[in-house]
Amino acid sequence: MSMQGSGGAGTRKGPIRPDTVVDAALALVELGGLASLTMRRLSDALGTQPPALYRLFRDKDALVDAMADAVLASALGPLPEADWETRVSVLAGRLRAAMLGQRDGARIVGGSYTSRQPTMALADSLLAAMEEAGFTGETAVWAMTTVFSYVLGEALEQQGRTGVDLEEAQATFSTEDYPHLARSPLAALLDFDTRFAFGLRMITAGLREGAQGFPPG
Amino acid sequence: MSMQGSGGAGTRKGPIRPDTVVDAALALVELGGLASLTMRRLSDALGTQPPALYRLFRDKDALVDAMADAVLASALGPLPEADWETRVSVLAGRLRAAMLGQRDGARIVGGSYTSRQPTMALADSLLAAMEEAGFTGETAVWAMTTVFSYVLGEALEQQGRTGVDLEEAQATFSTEDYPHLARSPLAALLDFDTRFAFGLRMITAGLREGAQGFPPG
DNA sequence: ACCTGAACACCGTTCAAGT
DNA sequence: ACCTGAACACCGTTCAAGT
Repeated sequence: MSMQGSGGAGTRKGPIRPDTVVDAALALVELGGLASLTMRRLSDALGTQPPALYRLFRDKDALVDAMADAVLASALGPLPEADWETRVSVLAGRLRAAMLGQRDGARIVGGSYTSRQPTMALADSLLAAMEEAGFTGETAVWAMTTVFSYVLGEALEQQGRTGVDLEEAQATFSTEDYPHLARSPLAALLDFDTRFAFGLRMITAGLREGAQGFPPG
Repeated sequence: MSMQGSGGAGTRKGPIRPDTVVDAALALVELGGLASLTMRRLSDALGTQPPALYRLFRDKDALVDAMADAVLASALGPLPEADWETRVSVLAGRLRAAMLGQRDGARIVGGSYTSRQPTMALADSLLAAMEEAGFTGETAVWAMTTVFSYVLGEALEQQGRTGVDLEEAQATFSTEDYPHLARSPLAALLDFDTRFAFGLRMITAGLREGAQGFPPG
């Protein structure tokens, strides 16, 4: 009589597979956030014991790396035949959507220091676009990372802010100390889609110019 | 006979102050990384007991928020009288330097969701520059966040990568699957200073154009 | 080969009690 | 007012043992 854990995972046939564990882990994060992910809760959800997970992943960090891979995988797919600016926008949008599609997705991806398959595929596509834009060698690599870093930063900010603290923040600061801030429409900070579209547009515009020779200034 | 903790903090006169705790916490992170920061180790380093910290900070997250403030504070200072592009570069450079100046600084700042004083001051200065560039209303706010997100993303990447995995990564992928990546000088990824200067230049160039009217395309 | 039981050395946080 | 002692309910990880 083998009791399945109280986590309510269905009966398994055969050994646990890494994919099953990763999916269950992402589901736990979706429910309770990254901080709520523990090896014990995860093994419970899978109807097994913690040591069973350590046969598949060296430690918790290795599991999170695999989770990052899974998140990024959803950003892959065939690219439309289009000019480089369009392709960069599509790739950046997909990368963002992949991270936003999973609770704490940006933190999962950003905290993962390994360069695995989906990252490679995305990087290669971005690199191709940058080369078509006119960048070569180091500058193509840097143009690629500029987009990566921006997208990651934006996704992190979006998944971080609650929106509640914004109003109390605007109430907190004195108009004299921060005159520009006080006069600004801070609600625009929460219009994440337009905000991202704007930033991405600025970056592609800069790249368009920069491709004509760096450093330009 | 009151034993001071084995952590070796000097004798205190009067109650513990928040600043002392924040400084000690940042020192612990500097030594062992953010993951090594625990309330118990921290109280030990301060020669006290964990509950003493909870009288100063609601919980560990509140402490990390205060640490983020301290990290960002080092980015403040008088700005040179110069054109907006120079000022944006100086502000972005300082923000970056502040985060890089502390081990795991980007993670500390990026994981902090409160908008406190130093963030406000930085935002106000950036906003002023963006208004001088020609942006108004929402677009000025978005131009500011574009720079913020990029700088945060870059700092995160720099403090994440070890540099060791880069070579094994390039060995891993097949030349056929990722042709552009295989042909690229990936060592450029680790030239973080030039990489940052490049990206920042692309962004300011894009903003210069974008200020002439968004959306431009 | 794959998993369980049990333990080790920790955590964050709280509560009563001391001075 | 400020801190200590002691405990609660957890952690990640390992190791021996089971089948």
